[in-house]
Amino acid sequence: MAKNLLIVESPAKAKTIEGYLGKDFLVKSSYGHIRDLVKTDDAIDINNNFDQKYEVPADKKAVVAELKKLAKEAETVWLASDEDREGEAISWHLFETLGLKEDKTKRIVFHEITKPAILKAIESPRKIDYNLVHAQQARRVLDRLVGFELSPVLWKKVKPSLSAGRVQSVAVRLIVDREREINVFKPTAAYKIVAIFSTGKAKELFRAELPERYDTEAEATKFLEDCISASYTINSLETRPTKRSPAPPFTTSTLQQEASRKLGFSVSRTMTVAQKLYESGKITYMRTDSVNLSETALNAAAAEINSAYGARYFEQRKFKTKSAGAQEAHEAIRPTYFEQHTISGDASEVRLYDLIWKRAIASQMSEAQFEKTTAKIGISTRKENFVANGEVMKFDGFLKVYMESTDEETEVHLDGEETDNAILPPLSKGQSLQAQEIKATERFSRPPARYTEASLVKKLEELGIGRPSTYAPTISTVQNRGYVVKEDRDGKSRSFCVFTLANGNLKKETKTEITGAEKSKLFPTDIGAVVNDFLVQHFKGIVDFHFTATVEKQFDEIAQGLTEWTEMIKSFYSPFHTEVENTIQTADRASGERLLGVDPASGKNVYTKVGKFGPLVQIGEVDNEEKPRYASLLKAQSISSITLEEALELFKLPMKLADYEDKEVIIGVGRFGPYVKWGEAFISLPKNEDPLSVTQERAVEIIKQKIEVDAPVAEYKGHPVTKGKGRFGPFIKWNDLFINVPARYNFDNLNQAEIEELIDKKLEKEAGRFIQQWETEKIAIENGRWGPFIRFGKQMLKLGKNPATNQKFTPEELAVLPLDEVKKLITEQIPDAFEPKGKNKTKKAAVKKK
DNA sequence: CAGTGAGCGAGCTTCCGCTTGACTT
Repeated sequence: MAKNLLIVESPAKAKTIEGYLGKDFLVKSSYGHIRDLVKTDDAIDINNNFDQKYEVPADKKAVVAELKKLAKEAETVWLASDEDREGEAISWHLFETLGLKEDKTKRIVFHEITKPAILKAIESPRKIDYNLVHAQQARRVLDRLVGFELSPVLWKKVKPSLSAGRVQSVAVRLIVDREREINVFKPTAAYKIVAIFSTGKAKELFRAELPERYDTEAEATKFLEDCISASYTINSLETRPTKRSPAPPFTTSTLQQEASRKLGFSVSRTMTVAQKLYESGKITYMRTDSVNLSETALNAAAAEINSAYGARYFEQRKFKTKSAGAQEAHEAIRPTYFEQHTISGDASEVRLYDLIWKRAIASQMSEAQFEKTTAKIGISTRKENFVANGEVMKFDGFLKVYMESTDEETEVHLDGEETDNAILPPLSKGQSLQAQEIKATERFSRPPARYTEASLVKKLEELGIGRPSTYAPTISTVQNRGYVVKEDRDGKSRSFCVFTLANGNLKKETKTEITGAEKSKLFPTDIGAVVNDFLVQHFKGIVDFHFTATVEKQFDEIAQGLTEWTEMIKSFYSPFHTEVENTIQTADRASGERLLGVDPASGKNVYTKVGKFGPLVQIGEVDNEEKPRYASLLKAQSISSITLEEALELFKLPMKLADYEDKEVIIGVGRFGPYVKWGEAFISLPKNEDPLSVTQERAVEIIKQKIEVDAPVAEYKGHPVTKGKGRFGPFIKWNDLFINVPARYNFDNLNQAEIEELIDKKLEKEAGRFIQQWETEKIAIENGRWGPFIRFGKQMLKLGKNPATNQKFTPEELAVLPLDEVKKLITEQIPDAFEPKGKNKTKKAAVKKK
């Protein structure tokens, strides 16, 4: 047995480190935290110094058991979790849970996974830093107290199952606030003047802009009229060198932003792909807030730049982290091997690696150098000057490999308009020019941009809210709770004026453009807005943008041993708890209720609000003897914008149409959205189809389509094949097997050969060795995204290693694995799987997942 | 679970941060 057991947080890290250390070291992973507060309300004893009750969660039991066993056998246990608050706490939890002995335990830290860094760390072990541990406890306890006291207030006052927390509630607030800013924004118009000048020589045309803008049509046309008889002279000509420097290498947040802008990845996709790159050893750790590169990395980057591009392109740079609350336990995200310019594999991995490699390499390259020329062009009849800017690159430097993109939307370009900073022809001071064309274009001010997932992460990071490991989950949480939706929205058409002066003639045109169209942006839902307003009204301190920054300061003081953590929590908790009690006692139910007007037919009031099942409209009063009538809002509608007319329309649903083939046809809206009911059958309307505008013909069309889909379209190996469209796109179904039909097939006209091909391919991919049916559960071995697994009814079980070889199971071994062995593997994970009553348990587990 | 929205009351929901692994109409 190894003399030393070294424990890190990540298994991939463990594997790397094991290679650096000799045989005397066994390196294992804790898989992050191994203990957490119990899930019940008694986790924290308020009256006893916030004493905490911890437990090892079910999915960590096996890890803890193994570490415990190995720790017992080892002479020394090295706790090598990350050097930050959470990492220190993980070491402490390990110490406590594994029952380690003080004299046999050493705590070490390193910021980079390189051999010299690890060896150095081992030479200078220390003890667990309890100040840091207490800071983490304060963080954990505060988050639990806030989350588990605020959420129940929402259950009472708004709707069950809602949630609130230090991080998520601020994320929602940012989105709600931004939406309102956009809604009240009134664009102002101004005329922008652009001229095309000519030097007189062929093809020597360039663009110049007037720095001033004119607010009115009269001013703009006056300017153009003055230009008719004007002459133009270059009043000043200035050339100066400019330069641009590369951005630092990626952190989690900047990687998410750049992958979103350049590759169109959601933040969670970025993290999934990065995780794969990390696990296959291609990049360093992907959850980091540090822009620092290790010495090893700096040297490797230098060598690579020198050999690939030459010494002129190299410039060593060390970057400083500027984001608030950064804990810098890791390096920046960089390729493990700089000499590997590209990798092979999955397309998204290839692209993300490319981005990471370029950004890291560029960060160690020299500046790009430009020569910027500014010409001011005088107008004989006016005092204003046109300005032309030109830029010539003198040396590309880091731009040879990488150009960072920005969030700023590019200016709307109009016909024939050139971008700024083009190349200017040779010019001289005093030179006279001809104006070939001068345009005055009406332009509008823009409201602030809606958040994308990535720009929200950027904002949260600036505010110091959340951590690299939680950005992606937070974005998912606010969407899963129904506070926020990510979607596309159509823009509106808007007309604008363009005046063109050419050949002495002034011409007016009216053009139209689409404005306000959004793609994959975050919008608040009605319930998101109602919850946000409730929290802002009653818990201003918690949803304040600076709340986290303030408590972080206090956590830092605890970490430095300046403050007792229980004192800090006590002074936070008592006023907070009082506020919670007050709110429960005195606050009204929050529903965002709004009076829309009076129903002309009945003379009753019409309201809109958020109810138990979502946004609704209501006719009549709740406390009247005669009960009010209700109708759900359609998906595209919102209580903040619905009008009385639209509300009254909704009461027409459900709407009975003429019978079709002797069965009733009804259009309505249910919990799963708008539907056509035909006899007993419900058919969901296609996405975005407005139920109020479904005509008799359209309803029949939808019904016919459904009948066609349900009828078998083919037969294969004696079993029918049907077609349909599901949540994941078009599919064919054969024998309970759903097979997605990729876009390259013509789904409407699949032929027999294509259908057989799809089924064969699916069977091959599944490598499905159907083994046995046990009661209602199917037992099979299949190939999934992460390799082979056992299917046991609805459950998918990890396959693990083959005990015979202590390696992962190979497909060959699986093909001959006896049924008894498979059953044994199943009972290892579900002890009562094969007891007659065990069925209930597996079902319950499956339900719980939902 | 497909036109609900009261109130009763059981029993449930919920936080953030550290990890990897998991699977469908």
